[in-house]
Amino acid sequence: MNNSENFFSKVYTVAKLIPHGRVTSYGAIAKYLGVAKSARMVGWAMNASHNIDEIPAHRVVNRNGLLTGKHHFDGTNLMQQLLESEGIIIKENKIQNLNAVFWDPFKELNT
DNA sequence: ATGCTGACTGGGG
DNA sequence: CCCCCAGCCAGCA
Repeated sequence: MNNSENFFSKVYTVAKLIPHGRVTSYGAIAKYLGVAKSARMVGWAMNASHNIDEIPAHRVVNRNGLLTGKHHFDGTNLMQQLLESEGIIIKENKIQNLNAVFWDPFKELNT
C-alpha cells in the first residue's frame, strides 16, 4: 500500500542486477526508476538494504566513483575490499577504472 | 510547521 | 576530475 516500498523494491532489483566486477551510480538507478531528481532517495533505500540480503550495495557509488557509502559498512574499508576483490581498482576511496567498470542499467538492461 | 542532514546530481569554471 | 551552488526528497528534533 506504500508506493515507497515499490520504489525500494525497484532499487533492490536493479542493485541485484549489477554484474560482478561492475559498479553504478545512485543517479543511474534513480533515473532508471524515473526519479532522477531523487538520487538521494536511492542512497536512502540502499541504507535500508542492510535489512535485506543479496544487495551488493558496495557496487553502488556516486557519480565521481567515490565510495561515499563505505562509512556505512561494518568496517572502515570493507566496501573497498569487496570492490577490489571483484577486480575494481580503488585509490583513496575512489574507483580508478570507473569508466571500465561502470554499469549503466539503460545501456545494459534496456536494449 | 521549521530547519538541518544526508550512501546525490548537473552545470559552470 | 575537482570545487561551488542550487534543487530534491524523506527523516528527525
